[in-house]
Amino acid sequence: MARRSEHTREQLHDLALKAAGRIVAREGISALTARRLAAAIGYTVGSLYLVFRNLDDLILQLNAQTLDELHGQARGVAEKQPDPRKRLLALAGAYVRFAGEHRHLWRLVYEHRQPARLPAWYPERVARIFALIEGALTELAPARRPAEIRQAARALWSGVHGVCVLAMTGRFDDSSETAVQAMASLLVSNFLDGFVATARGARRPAARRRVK
Amino acid sequence: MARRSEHTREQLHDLALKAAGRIVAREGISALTARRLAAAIGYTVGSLYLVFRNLDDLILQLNAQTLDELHGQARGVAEKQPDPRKRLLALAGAYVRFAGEHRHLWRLVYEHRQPARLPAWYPERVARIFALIEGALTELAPARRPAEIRQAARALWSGVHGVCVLAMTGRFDDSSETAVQAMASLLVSNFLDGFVATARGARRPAARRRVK
DNA sequence: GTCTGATAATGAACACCGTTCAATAAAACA
DNA sequence: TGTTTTATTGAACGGTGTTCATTATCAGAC
Repeated sequence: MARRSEHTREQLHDLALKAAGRIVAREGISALTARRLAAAIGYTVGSLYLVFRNLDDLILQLNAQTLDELHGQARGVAEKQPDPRKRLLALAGAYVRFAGEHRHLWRLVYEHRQPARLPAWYPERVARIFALIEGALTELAPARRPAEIRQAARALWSGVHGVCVLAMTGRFDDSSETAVQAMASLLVSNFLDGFVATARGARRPAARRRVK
Repeated sequence: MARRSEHTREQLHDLALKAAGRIVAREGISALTARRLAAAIGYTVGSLYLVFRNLDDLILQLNAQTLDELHGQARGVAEKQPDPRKRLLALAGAYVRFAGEHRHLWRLVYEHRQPARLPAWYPERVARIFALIEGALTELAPARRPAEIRQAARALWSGVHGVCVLAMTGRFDDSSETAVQAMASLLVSNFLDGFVATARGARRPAARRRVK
């Protein structure tokens, strides 16, 4: 058969991407195969390759979609919290919740082997999420230099990410949502305590001297 | 052919595991296929299945081997540092270095889909690494309850792990060893500052009140 | 209304993958 | 030497991603 023209290229593209999202979300990463995806949208394998360079390309775009959704949720949470400290804690909470609710999609984002040359729009999406953290950190410690803020945002958020990674892949004996939330909060609040304390001049806070 | 008996079952097992390690280390996870591994040890596919239940089983044992090596390095570093704070920083550094030097093997450890029922020896190996962190944290904040120490160790180490994950998968614009080391140190030292400060009674350190 | 050229869509074909298991060749024993 | 035992094989099966010659249908010309 040929020339059904029920959908434009663009429609086919979106159709496939949405179906891929559903499959991964419901049945996990390994359920996403070319033939299965094609069947899900009522086309055959070949058609997928008219719209995507290959499956890696499709997954990259699916991941961009996931990052967009994550960013949307994060921004929603951030806007409701004027206090930067509470905002960072809320963002961590949102991140943990997102990872739990969309575990397979979320896992795909950082487990998928990236092509050597990423298209520019991809790191931009990552940067947009980090920007929310940097904003809050700047409000919290305005004396810090931009480079320090940048580094701290990456360190802190990698940390939250790491908590999710180990939780989702079952490395803790208690991986319940509340336990993971508690760990993320602990990490963020202790980090922030340290960060604002050392910001006020001393390289190491006075507090430490009393220990030992 | 049959009955060569050049190797015992156990020798075959070790031979395969070592070859698998070399393949993954050199060429990445996707280069590890049954046929390729069999060829590398001078046997055929079928023989692998006499010694391992399947490839997942083989990978699990390979990961255990990697965790053993990591633990060995970590213990070596920990023993040389009597000061618990410096020891934790050194451990983080060792972890980052290990991840960088054995990126593929290290990635396999936490990306490999675990079977539903892990054999008991696996979580034990993970626990052994966490124990090093818990030990140092206990020395650093002896007033904390064991459950708190446990949680803090997991939160902190997940954080260091997260820094490595995002660095190894190229999410930072600067993923050089020194940049990653700096981020891990930042995370650990700020966390520890917060952790020991809040330990002395107050739920939130006095420092915070001055902000805003 | 018919013909024709352009093209959307197909699906068989290819080289791989993990896994199984009947067949076999070599060692061990009688 | 003949027979039994068994370590090892490798073809076979149903999957995978990817390609591309073939085909069925549509749009426009006459």
